[in-house]
Amino acid sequence: MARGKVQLKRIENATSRQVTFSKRKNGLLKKAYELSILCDAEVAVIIFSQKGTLFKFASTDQIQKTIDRYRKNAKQLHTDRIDVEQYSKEQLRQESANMAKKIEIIEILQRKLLGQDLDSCSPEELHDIGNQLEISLSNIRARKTQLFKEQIEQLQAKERLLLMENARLTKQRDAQPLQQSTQSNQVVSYLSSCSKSSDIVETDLYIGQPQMRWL
Amino acid sequence: MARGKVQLKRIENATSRQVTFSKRKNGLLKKAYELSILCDAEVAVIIFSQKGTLFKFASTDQIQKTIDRYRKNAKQLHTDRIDVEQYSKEQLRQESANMAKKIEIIEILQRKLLGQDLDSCSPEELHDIGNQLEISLSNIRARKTQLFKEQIEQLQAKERLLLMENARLTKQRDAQPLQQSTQSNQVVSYLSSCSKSSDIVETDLYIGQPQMRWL
DNA sequence: AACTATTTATAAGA
DNA sequence: TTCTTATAAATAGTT
Repeated sequence: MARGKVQLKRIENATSRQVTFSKRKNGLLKKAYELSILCDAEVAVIIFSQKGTLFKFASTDQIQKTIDRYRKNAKQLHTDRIDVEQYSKEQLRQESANMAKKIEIIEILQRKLLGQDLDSCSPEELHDIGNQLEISLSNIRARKTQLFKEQIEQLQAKERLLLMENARLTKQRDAQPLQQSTQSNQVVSYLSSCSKSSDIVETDLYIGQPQMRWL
Repeated sequence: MARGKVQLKRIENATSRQVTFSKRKNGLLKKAYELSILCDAEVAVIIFSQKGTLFKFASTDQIQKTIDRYRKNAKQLHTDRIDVEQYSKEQLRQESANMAKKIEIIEILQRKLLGQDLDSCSPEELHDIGNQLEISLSNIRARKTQLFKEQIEQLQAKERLLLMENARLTKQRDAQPLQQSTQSNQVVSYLSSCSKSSDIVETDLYIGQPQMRWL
């Protein structure tokens, strides 16, 4: 597939054949791995070189699992106990070890997603995890934010109502001959400055759709 | 590998995943075939799609031949490691089953923490996951929540101030011979009901350490 | 399914 | 075996 097309037939030169085998074997295993990850498929590959050397790939802990699944599927044979009997103790032990390792790896990520052990994260990883969590939470956060906003609007409505009442009472009072009359204006002044700061905070709290640069 | 690099991770979009699976599955089987021909190797590939559909390739007439050859080879590799016979096969099997179950459970959770497959969540589970994610993000959220709270407190302080001013003005007015005098009380009544509902919302938004009954 | 712009894989050579 | 490079293949995103 490079520097010239190749005929689909056995490569006669033994050295070339060996080299090509090595390269293509790696390519095949890589492709199998990618397929299993990208498409969440269960894949098993078994390769014997001409010399009889074994190479394999399995997306599951144990290639045997996929083989068994194949046998059940293909031959419609499922005497589970018999299938299980084919595992040697050593295979079982190996499987346990693989699974333990897998559990360990997955639990490390899990802990990070749960906000634990963040010390061990690189800044980038921390950022990525943070982004992911933001995405996961966007619905929940939007709902809670809405509650806050409603409460603020309620309070602002009350504020307007009170200001109106305040103004009305001031007017009523001024309509009468009275003493002290400056305090009311101070209150109004204080309130208008509060309204301004409240607008700023609200803008800052806007929640939008975060970017997913690692997905 | 075209029109853009692809991240080596599960493709989230189900349609894309299916399309890619189909394409890459064919590619993998073709590569396996070419390897077996070009290099005279014995190759077997077993693929299960996510739906469970089986696809396979075997360079021999019977894939079982390759599988059997693999079995023999694997057994030989393992026979030289006869050690601790403390566990019975049954115990090991049980252990493996437990681990497999654990992996399955943890992977399901993992996916949900990543905000995927949320359709399968009950509302309660959704709530619990949301709570956990909240904890993970508590630093960021706490800061934003703090801003809201400050704004609310500011407004509540204004409310108290206005109520006091309102009462003072009412008192001043009542100290004079006056007409209409009921509207002020209506305002106070409305405000006290508002304060009550505001307390409820605030309680709901409290961020604490939720129980993890789903772990 | 077909079409391409790109990325990958890899045959040949060093 | 490994690296390099020209070229063939595979394939991701689009239509």
